Amino acid sequence: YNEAVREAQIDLLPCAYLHNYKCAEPPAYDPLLDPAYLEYLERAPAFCNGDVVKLRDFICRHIQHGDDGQVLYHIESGRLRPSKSLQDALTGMLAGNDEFVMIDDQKVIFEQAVHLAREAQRTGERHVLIVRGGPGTGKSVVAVNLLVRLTAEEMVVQYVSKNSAPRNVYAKLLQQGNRSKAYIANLFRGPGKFFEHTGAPLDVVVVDEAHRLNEKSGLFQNLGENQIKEIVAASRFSVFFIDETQRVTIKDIGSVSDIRAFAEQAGAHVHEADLFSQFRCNGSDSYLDWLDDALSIRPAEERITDLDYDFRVFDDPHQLFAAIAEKNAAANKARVVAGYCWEWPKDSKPNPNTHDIVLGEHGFSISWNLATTGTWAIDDSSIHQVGCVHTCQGLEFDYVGVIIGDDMRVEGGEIITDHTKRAKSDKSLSGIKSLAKADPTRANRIADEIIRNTYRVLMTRGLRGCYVFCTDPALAAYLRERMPRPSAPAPYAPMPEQLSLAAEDPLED
DNA sequence: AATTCTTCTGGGAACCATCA
DNA sequence: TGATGGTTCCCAGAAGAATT
Repeated sequence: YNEAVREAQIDLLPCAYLHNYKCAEPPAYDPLLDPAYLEYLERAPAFCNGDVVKLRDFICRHIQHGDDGQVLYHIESGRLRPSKSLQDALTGMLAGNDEFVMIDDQKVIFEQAVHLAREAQRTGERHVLIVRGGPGTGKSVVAVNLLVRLTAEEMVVQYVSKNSAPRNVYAKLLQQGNRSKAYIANLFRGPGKFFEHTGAPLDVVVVDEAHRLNEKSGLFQNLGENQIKEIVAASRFSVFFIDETQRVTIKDIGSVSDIRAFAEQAGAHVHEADLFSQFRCNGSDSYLDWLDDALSIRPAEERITDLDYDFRVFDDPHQLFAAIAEKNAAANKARVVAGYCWEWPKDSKPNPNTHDIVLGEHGFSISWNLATTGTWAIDDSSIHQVGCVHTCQGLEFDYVGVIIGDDMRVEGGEIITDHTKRAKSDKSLSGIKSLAKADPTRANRIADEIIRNTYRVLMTRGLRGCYVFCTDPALAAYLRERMPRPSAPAPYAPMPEQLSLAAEDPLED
């Protein structure tokens, strides 16, 4: 098929990435030998960037309109598959990449998904797999591995996430620092295009951060109906990785029950699985449990006596920054992030000298991430910029520093949230004021949940440690107070970080 | 010279903040 | 209260830049 295109010298595919997909079963009738069809193609709009979805849509639209229906039907009925070169390139990229090595239960889920994908292929029935997993469980690692493996098995696979940050980062990691390879980038998509998908379903769609899916699509949230429904409909097999407590904007709708409902409605076989946390130390999720308890998201089941985790509260943002910068020196895997309580003006985005975040009484100021590359989380100079939830959700670091702003404080011994302290440029709570007028109770509940979830997301980005600075001294004191005291001298030598924690940052009475 | 890759730009609608 | 202006950490297409 591709050779025929070349020989005919048709400007059908100005970008050759489409050549990464070929017809597995070439149609018996070759339309490219038909002069009438060639003339038609010359008038047809060009496809761009190897967009398989687009190609299929285009073909299907024309079938519906009856133009060249015969011809287009033959192309469409030949199953698309990734070319050998794309398969080889992808597997090769994964091979030498430590970032994507799977462990323990990740492998189990991975195998289950691969099996289901094959089943969906073999039987033609629709399957949906829902994978629950909290922060640090390696959801994305499994997702990327699925993308690579299933592509290697000749399926057309797409990785989908609402946030562009993880997409950019994983695409870049797969490219292994080489110059950008667009055919890799095209495997990663946003969720906002599936509503217009027509024709044969894609083989596999892997949805990361499924809790962040929206109802409506498009820039103005005015297109489509429901992204979950549309993704299920557009794929033979879809995998949803989800953590319901990571919903961080008012528009996020992803929930396990919704996915299950839409999948059943579409006649799919629904499977569910759980990933467990890498935060686990000595067989417990102590830090996660403690944090959920401290933020009043979920009470801990039993008293936590030992965090097994490098958690520190700083009174001086300079010290916080210095500590994180020191950790970053090792592997460029430490970052400072902040709640969205400071304006992020458009003008400052390309300018590192604009310090948006100013903590006056501490004489500290720093810039938000600059939005110049889309890969803040792995760029070399990012330590000098503060990230927000948009640029780090779905990604993980070794150590994270979190600046907690005025939207979360302690009053009367309780953590309270205050959405009015959010910056005006923050859109994650856009619409809350109108809702507050109509239904104040509900508005408060939603805003409260979103703010707590946001800080939970920020404070769980560090696999090895989390350092916080609070603009509200009462909150700092509250967190310190709730920290379990180091247990009696450990029989084994504790980690050095934990020693320095006790020395540098003694608990207050 | 042709192909591949990057950067830029506009499309097009609702909602919020501001101000009169 | 109603009009107005300004915003949306988008996405696809296309022009321009880079590369082979």
